[in-house]
Amino acid sequence: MAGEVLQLEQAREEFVTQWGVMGAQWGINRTMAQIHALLMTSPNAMSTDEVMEALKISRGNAHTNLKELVGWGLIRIVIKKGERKEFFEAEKDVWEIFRRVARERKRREIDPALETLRICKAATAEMTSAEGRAFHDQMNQLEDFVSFASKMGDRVASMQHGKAIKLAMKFFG
Amino acid sequence: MAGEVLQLEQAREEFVTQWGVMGAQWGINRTMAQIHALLMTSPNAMSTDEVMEALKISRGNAHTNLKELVGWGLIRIVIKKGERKEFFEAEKDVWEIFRRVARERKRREIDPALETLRICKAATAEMTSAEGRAFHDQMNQLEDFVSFASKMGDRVASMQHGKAIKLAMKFFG
DNA sequence: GCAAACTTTCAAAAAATACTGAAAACACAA
DNA sequence: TTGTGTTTTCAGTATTTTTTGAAAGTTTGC
Repeated sequence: MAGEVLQLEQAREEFVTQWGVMGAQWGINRTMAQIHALLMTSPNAMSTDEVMEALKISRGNAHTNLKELVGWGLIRIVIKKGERKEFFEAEKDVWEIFRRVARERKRREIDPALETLRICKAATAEMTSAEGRAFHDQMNQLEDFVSFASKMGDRVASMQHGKAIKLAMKFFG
Repeated sequence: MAGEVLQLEQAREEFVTQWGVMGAQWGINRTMAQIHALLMTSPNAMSTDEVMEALKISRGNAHTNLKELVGWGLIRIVIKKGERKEFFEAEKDVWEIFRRVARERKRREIDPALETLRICKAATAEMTSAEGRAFHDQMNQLEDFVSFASKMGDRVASMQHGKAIKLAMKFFG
């Protein structure tokens, strides 16, 4: 098992890099995704300085993104006895990660979109022209769909892992 | 019904603007989302020049994003008799829009992520250290989850609208 | 109180991304 | 084949986003 430590380090680096790329595609800042990947695969909680060192980033950058991750509920602050600085540790359960991302994206993206759709719908509710009615109808369909998806998301996100698995089985069965 | 035309125009503009903001948050370029919103709410197919005029954007920008939308399968090219230029018209059915976005994101984002997870998993499969095994296990859990979600997506996206509604009812019931 | 250890903020710089406009390529009709 | 209408490309520019690094702020122990 000579090079095992090295090999592990490489695999982890690959994972951190790719998770960063993925995050960027999903509209999440690359560094934030990388820190998340780093902490998800860290055997122990890390300090800001350790994160800075591991990813070769500045203090400000590390700080901002760590706090952002805390805001998403994807990592938490850990205080070690006898240490003055904060350490951070990631939620590792994938189902829990999924639930938190889902909840946050709903709050930030789905809900405002719904609001817009409602406004556009209301503004054209009384229209009599064919074009006006077509627009109103389109808004209506979109709103129905998005609000349905939103409820669906709530429902899934509030499930326990075991329950979700069961449901999924039913779905495929 | 004096100001109806004006009011409709305003509602539509609001929708186009907000859809653009939304798209940007989802990692889709703002202009692309705006063109999509514009065409979704257009009573008829539009030419590149009409899109340029409506959104006050350059030809290059309009062209690139129109083609990108065609690539996503969200709009299609329409040829009108007696006209030499291309017109574009959007898919308006929300379920169909959802299916196409889902398929495309899966192809572009989920599949490559899975590939990375598999690589990282394989690279650490034989490790004996606690850290190595913990990492491998984490990759495994992630891969299970993502590939499950991916299959789930396939399944939903291949359903007919009616079938999906039925399933959803069962889900909520 | 002061000093050390640590966190937070933010203006400026760098990097990434999107957009423009004009030129080149293409397609078709005369 | 030449001219006209149209699409495509792309170098340069503008905008947006991210990152840095240093200063300001906070907390704690003595």
